[in-house]
Amino acid sequence: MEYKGYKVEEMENKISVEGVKDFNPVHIFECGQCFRWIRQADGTYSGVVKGRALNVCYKDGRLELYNTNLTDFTKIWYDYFDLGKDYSQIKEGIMKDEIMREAVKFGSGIRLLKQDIWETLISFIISANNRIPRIMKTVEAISSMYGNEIEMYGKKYYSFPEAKELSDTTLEKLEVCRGGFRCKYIMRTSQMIEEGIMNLEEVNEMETFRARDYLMQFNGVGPKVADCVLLYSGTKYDVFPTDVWVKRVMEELYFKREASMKEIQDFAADYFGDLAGFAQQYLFYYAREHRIGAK
DNA sequence: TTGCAGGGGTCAA
DNA sequence: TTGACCCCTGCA
Repeated sequence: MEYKGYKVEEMENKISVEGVKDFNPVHIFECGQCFRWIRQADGTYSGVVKGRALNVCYKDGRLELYNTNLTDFTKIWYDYFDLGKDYSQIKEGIMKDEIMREAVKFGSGIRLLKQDIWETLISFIISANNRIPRIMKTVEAISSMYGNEIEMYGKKYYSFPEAKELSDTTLEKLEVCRGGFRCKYIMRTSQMIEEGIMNLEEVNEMETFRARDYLMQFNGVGPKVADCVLLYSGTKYDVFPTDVWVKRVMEELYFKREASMKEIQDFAADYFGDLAGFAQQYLFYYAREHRIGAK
């Protein structure tokens, strides 16, 4: 069948999508926006989204999704993989200089996933002063402790728990996930949502600067985490999450000197405009993989 | 082998 | 504006 410009075919527990451009699983799943997609021995990626386990394979314009069906493709995966967006056009818009041409070329198959905002919020609270392998372990531990078990091809996976599950637990139990000092932030954040003090759905209706301030009311959420949550949940794209890697790449390649967070943010807003979030992702991936500015 | 720095930031003083 | 912070890996 034809679905929004793609040729989609449903087979036994599998979907094939023809005509998918600007899609590279390595770039998408390892550019730092998500923590629950694991590369398999055959090069495909497996992960859990909205309580569903999925296996993803891409080759020559054909996207293959295993352990799913047409209904879930139209209801979940089409949006999740941002298939309605023309990334070729976005890339054109941000390749404003030689640096960006390099970065975009390097991460040419990046797409910004539209992830669940609650899961993104907790995941990026965990990311503070942390390393990616341990962030992944902690998110996985929280899922296996509080989420639901799902099976895919004989292997066990776990959904990410709801706020209720985490607000109901004790700090002592939660600390088994090895989140360290971030566990109390996770507890408090879950409670704020569960008690109705905060509502993540409201963020959609806010201007970017308001949404950012709103998210920063959560314990453990500062400007960087707030921007990540907005960008990786597909809520706002005119943010420029500035972590140590982005700061380094901006200082080394653009400023040619040390620069403050504000300088970098202002520059990005002015230079990339509404596409700042996309530019950040190509720059981050480029900087981290090349270890730009690392000692 | 042991010890120590430092990491996708944030909080509190 | 500055140091502490859980935990863990890398490196001397």
